[in-house]
Amino acid sequence: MQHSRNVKPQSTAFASDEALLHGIELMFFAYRGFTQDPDRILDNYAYGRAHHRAIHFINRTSGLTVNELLGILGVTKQSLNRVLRQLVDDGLVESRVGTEDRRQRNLYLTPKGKLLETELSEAQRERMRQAYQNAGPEAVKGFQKVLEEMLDPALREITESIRDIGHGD
Amino acid sequence: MQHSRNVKPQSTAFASDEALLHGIELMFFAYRGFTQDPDRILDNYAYGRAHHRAIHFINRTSGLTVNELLGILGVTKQSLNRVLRQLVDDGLVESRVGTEDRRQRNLYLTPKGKLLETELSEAQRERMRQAYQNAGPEAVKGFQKVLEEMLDPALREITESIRDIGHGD
DNA sequence: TTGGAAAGTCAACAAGACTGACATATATTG
DNA sequence: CAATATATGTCAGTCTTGTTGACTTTCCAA
Repeated sequence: MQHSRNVKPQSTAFASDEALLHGIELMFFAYRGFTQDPDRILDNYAYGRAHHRAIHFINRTSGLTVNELLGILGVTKQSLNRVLRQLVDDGLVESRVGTEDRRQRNLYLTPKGKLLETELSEAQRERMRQAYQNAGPEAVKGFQKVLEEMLDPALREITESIRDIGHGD
Repeated sequence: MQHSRNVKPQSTAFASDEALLHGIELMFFAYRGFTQDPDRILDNYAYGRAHHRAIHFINRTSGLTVNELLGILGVTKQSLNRVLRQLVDDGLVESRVGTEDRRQRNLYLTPKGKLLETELSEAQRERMRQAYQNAGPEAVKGFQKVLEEMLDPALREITESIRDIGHGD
């Protein structure tokens, strides 16, 4: 059985193909870990990841319009609408007619919605906190840096605008 | 408009909630960037992400059994089977009866399968390479460290065994 | 005032996950 | 050898979450 461990980078100035491959697989497997805890919680409520994402960003930038949320999530309005309707019907999200433009709907979490948001985000933060803690502050900086570089340029603007608008809780 | 930039960590010994939140959103948005290029390519072939994943790991650990692939992907055999059947029917994957245990099927990419694999992985590696390059080698180390910490313990074993088995090409 | 654009909703469909039941071939064990 | 267990494949049905297309309501500008 021949191993290819000795095969050194050929096509690359900086990163070996092996390092890139490892990074790719890490993204795949780590994303699983990242979503696992919230997913388990969501099962108890018969909601899915799509609901979690909506709840997260409505909490994050409270009062945002459907269209803004659409842009953040990168799905069609029809897809979002199904999820949103459930959350409104179940009393987790409130959809108020816009004051300036009455075509728009401004979205807010109800107290009930806040409750679920807290449960979900605490689980997710806890795993993130553990990872941060075990890896150390220097590693965290690198982690953020690489991920920021991996964003699409269009997304980069969105994330920044969220950070500006956002008032967490 | 009040900003919350001055709000300092309250509940945490090490990482502020704001830093954790940023990490969480980065994971979400960066994963989109990560899958974007392959997704676009797959559209041309009427395949999806599920096919990509199968192709990736069959290439990665050539000759692996259906059961091993199942474990890596973390899906049911019915789900994998649909995808695998298409790939075999289309002549991208070969499924050989095991030599020791004839119940098993060992999976290999055909030349045609290799071709698609290369197209997909080159696109994905290119984005990863750019991110690595722009972020720098120190950041890459941190990136890997944090992601490794984010894995589920069970997954950690799998990834290591893949790295051992793997003989890329 | 009227026509177009924007926001949201309804309906139908597709991919890819899931469960459950079952078939077949092969291995292993009593 | 017979019985049981394992590996794989398949059929059928369901669920979530994405898609397109068609439609209504509302706003704004020519």
